[in-house]
Amino acid sequence: MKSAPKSINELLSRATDIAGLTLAHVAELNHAPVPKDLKRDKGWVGQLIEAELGATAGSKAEQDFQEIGVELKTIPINQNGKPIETTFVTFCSLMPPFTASFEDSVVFKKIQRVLWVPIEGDRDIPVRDRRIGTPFLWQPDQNEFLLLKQDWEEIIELISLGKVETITARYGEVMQLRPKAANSKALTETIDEFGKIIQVNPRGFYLKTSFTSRILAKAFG
DNA sequence: TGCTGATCATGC
DNA sequence: GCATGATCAGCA
Repeated sequence: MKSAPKSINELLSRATDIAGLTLAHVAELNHAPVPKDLKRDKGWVGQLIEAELGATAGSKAEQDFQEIGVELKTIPINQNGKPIETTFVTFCSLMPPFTASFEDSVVFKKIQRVLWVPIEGDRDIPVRDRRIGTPFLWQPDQNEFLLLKQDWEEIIELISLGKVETITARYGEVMQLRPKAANSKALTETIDEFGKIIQVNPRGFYLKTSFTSRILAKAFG
């Protein structure tokens, strides 16, 4: 287990040092076995990079590197450098009181500064052979901020009106609300249109691939 | 074949 | 169940 990086530069330096390496290489540095596939190890890549960069292990809220205000996100990319999967941001509370402004939301707190680490993710590449790409620091620009804010406000508005069950993943320009749970039988509380408490499948916010694709394109020109 | 809804592992 | 880390898988 590595110590936490003391500055953004130190974090960036560590991330840059592993660019170009395979997952097997980094796994060896961390004395970690490499799974054959990710079917039962969906978070393995993210946790490996966390360990390598010195993020605090375990489940805790807020950013990965709280002292320096950075969230770490690995992102699987294809041969063209485009994202293969959406990016999970955080759970969405479905019960009042609802956060009043996007600026105060957990979503914004998490993604106001992200260290993106692209990693080859095509399923025909064995996990051990997948290479780590060039990391980069990202903060939403004015346009990105507004798009995220609009989506967040629209989704929270519907939930506050008791209409969470009408929200599908098709909602949102750049950010969507989707199930996030052990399975479809998991339940959490929300309100219906009359304010009555009902049980629904838990939901989380995800960044759409079209949005993260633009972020990657901007970073790499 | 891209995308949405579903799912997996783990700690507490 | 919630929160961490995400990817799977089947259907339109």
